[in-house]
Amino acid sequence: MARKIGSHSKITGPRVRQAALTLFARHGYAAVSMRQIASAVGVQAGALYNYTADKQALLFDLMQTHMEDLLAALDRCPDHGDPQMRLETFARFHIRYHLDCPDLVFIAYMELRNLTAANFAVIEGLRRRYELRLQNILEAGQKAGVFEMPDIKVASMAIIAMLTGITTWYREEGRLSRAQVEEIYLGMVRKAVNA
Amino acid sequence: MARKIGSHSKITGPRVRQAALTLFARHGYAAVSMRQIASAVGVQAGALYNYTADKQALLFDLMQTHMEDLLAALDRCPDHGDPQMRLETFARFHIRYHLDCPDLVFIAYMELRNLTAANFAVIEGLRRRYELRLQNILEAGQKAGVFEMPDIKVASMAIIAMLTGITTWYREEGRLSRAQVEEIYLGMVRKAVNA
DNA sequence: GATTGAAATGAACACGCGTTCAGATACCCT
DNA sequence: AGGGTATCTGAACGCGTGTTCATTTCAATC
Repeated sequence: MARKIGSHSKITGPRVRQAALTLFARHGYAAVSMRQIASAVGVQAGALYNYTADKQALLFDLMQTHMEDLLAALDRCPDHGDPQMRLETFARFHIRYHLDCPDLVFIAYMELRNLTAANFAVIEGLRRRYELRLQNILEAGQKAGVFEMPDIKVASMAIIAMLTGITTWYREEGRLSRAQVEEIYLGMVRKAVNA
Repeated sequence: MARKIGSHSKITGPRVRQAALTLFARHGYAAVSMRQIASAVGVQAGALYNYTADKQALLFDLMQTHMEDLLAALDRCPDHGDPQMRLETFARFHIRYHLDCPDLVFIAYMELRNLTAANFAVIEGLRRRYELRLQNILEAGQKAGVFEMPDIKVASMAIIAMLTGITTWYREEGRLSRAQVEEIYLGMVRKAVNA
């Protein structure tokens, strides 16, 4: 036996990434073997190397693509008007995006330590660009006198940590809807930085 | 060669746990081998089994001991007076305790998925007891009319996520002192739930 | 319908894994 | 001083790891 009927790189490629994503998120990068990923795709381990140079590249590609998609989506998001409006837009964007792809979000900050030094630097840089957007909003609000905080960088980290934390407990079939969660967190963020 | 000079379980035991703690925190449970731990202690891998039943027990013991220590310390912490005072005391306690043992904190919520189902249930129960303390404070404040929030459970998760996030960026030699960080976060927590 | 390239197999490689255990050595107690 | 116990070694066990590659089969092109 060799090549399978219906096999195509445009099909298998995404399936490999999807399987890796799900397994990495559930069990952690180090705990998942290439054979497990291959099995989830329905293929032998050797076939994975048509789609990735090695296991590390598989993780890095997932994280890099995620961060770039995130930043691209953020750039498509409106960022004008008064600082309160901009903060609200940012928070809503963050919550929605993170609830849409919890596995990617989970991996992107859980598996940072499993990246090689060079790969880590790349992802870290992308992360900073994201945080910078929030910091700009906070700074504008502080200058306008509508926000008040002792330290902008710390405030941005606190807000992002709070918002990202949603993914650790939110369940689709849970007590609260996405919209409800969004409003609750938005209220807390607003109050936390208000003058 | 066999037993080493100066060897003693009261010495080696803690060193095993310390080495496991440091390595688990740095590289993750699944990525650390028993031989690495043994090497850090300066011993052969087989010797570790004088101090733990297996690798899983090593992780579980670290997490369980940490959570029980945390709860015991919390119980020694004053919890009376008006809700604002109680919230302040809780937040200060949380920040200080978490900055004192970042490795344990890191492990205690990063490695939850590497616990067996039974062990996970134990740790999860201890975590809930901790969250309950904060929820009680928030509830009291809400009834007294000094706090205002749409959902107490969600608010407690948001606050804890925000505070715990400090450990991901705080560095001892960094720009801000512990006391400064404490004040900044305390301010945000207070404002976030105030009526 | 033959030819070419893409896609997957399955076996192999060297190595590391968690764990066990008989044997050797150091410490402690009488 | 000597016997017993606590402590560690070193080798072994079976198995799983990431990765490579010659080979085979399918899909697409001419």
